[in-house]
Amino acid sequence: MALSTAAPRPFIQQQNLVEQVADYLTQAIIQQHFLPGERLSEVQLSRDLGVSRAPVREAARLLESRGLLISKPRRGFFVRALNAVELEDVFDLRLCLERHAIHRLAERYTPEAQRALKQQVEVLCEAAASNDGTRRIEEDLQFHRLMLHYAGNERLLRAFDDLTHELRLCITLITKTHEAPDTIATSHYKLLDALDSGSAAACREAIDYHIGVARKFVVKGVGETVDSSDEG
Amino acid sequence: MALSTAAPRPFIQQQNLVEQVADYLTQAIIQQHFLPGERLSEVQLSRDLGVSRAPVREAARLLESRGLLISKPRRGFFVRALNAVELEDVFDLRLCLERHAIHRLAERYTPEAQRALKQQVEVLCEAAASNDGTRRIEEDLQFHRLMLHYAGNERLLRAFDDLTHELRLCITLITKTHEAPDTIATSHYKLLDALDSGSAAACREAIDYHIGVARKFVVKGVGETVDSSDEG
DNA sequence: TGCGGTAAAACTGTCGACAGTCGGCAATCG
DNA sequence: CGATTGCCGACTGTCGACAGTTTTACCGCA
Repeated sequence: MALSTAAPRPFIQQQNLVEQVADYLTQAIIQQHFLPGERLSEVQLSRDLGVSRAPVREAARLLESRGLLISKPRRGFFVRALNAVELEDVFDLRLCLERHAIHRLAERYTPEAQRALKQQVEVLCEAAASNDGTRRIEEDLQFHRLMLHYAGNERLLRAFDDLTHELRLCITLITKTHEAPDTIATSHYKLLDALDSGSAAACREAIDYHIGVARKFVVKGVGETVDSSDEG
Repeated sequence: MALSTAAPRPFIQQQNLVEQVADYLTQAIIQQHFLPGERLSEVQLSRDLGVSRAPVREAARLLESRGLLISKPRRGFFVRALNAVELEDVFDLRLCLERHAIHRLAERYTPEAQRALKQQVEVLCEAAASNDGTRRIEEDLQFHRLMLHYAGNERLLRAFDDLTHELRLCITLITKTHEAPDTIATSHYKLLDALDSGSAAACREAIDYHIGVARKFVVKGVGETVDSSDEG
């Protein structure tokens, strides 16, 4: 309520069916009600959701642009299956974006940003202590989203949001291999300390370490699972 | 039977109307047949193209995800109008991506990549000497796309492609304020030299200068034009 | 002449339907 | 018994139509 500058969380106005269907599909995919590689039938979804095929198709197109679905001509939509290489690429791009963001943020670190980030870390720590793995991930991503937000580049933030959509593809996987609560806390406080110091080198070191740890955890998790989803 | 490994794309599959409509719309927007901020009527487009509204809607959604169109609920689709700030953001993100890309590329600079980039610079120089402004821009972007490609991160390349779609929004503007042919040539050869040197610092300096010059030209061009298209 | 209100026109969101196509299954042939 | 071919079902791509909403045009009134 206190923040008036911008809507940090991506708000969605549930007016049209397309967005409702898109939200439903997103949640279903994230919660693995639809398994990676699974084919989605438009008519089936239409019947289940009680709508016609048009909104379903448009929502599927939307999710395709977000990297959650893949469409094959005349075959329909399939749930995207990220392999280890693609996940490495995702984390590499995330590192690229966040390095840039934290550098920009250090240059324009306002008390407001500092306060918001600090508050979010506290929320994150509380979430990290809970057993809700999904909430831990979401609050973690929300912290990073705030960093990108206060970096002052809307387009950069959009690129990050696009990326997190794909990250959520393996959110159940991440929840299993996520770090310990105290590790999460200290890791994020290091980012705040680096920002407080105003040193570009410290910021870069902090974010590199931070993303590196996350990458290692997730990629390790992917390697452990049977990843026989080969694409053509 | 000899080669069973790769059958990438035997022939065309350009059958679905959505892609055809999307291509048509993209070209029409780039060539400014539809002006920034202009409203696109679905029925009008359907009539003009001789198709129904469904493919038009899906194509419009696609272009919306690429940042060429903006949809307003119950209002329809509008051609995106980039203001100066948004364009600055685009170039800032481009700098972010290309810095990362050239750094990765320097680490894995193969003779094949070197050859391909060199050849593309020659193509670019040829195009720069011509009067076809659009071709100059496209060959320029193609060079950078090659850099991103050989950087070995598919996701990074996709982020760059997303960005170039928006860059093409003001392609006619860029053609007017583009640099002189010899400047383009030397500027790109500097990138090649930096890559040949293998020095990360040299690469960063080269790409920073390169993008910086492009940014200055384009943003200056936007500033000169009367940009009174304010969005709500 | 300017303004407000109302009604018509146009448009988007959504729907059900039809046709062409793809995948799987079974019958047939070697 | 295995491979091939024709057929059938299911599904996607596309279409025209209807309902609700927004825009616009018109008309009466000050």
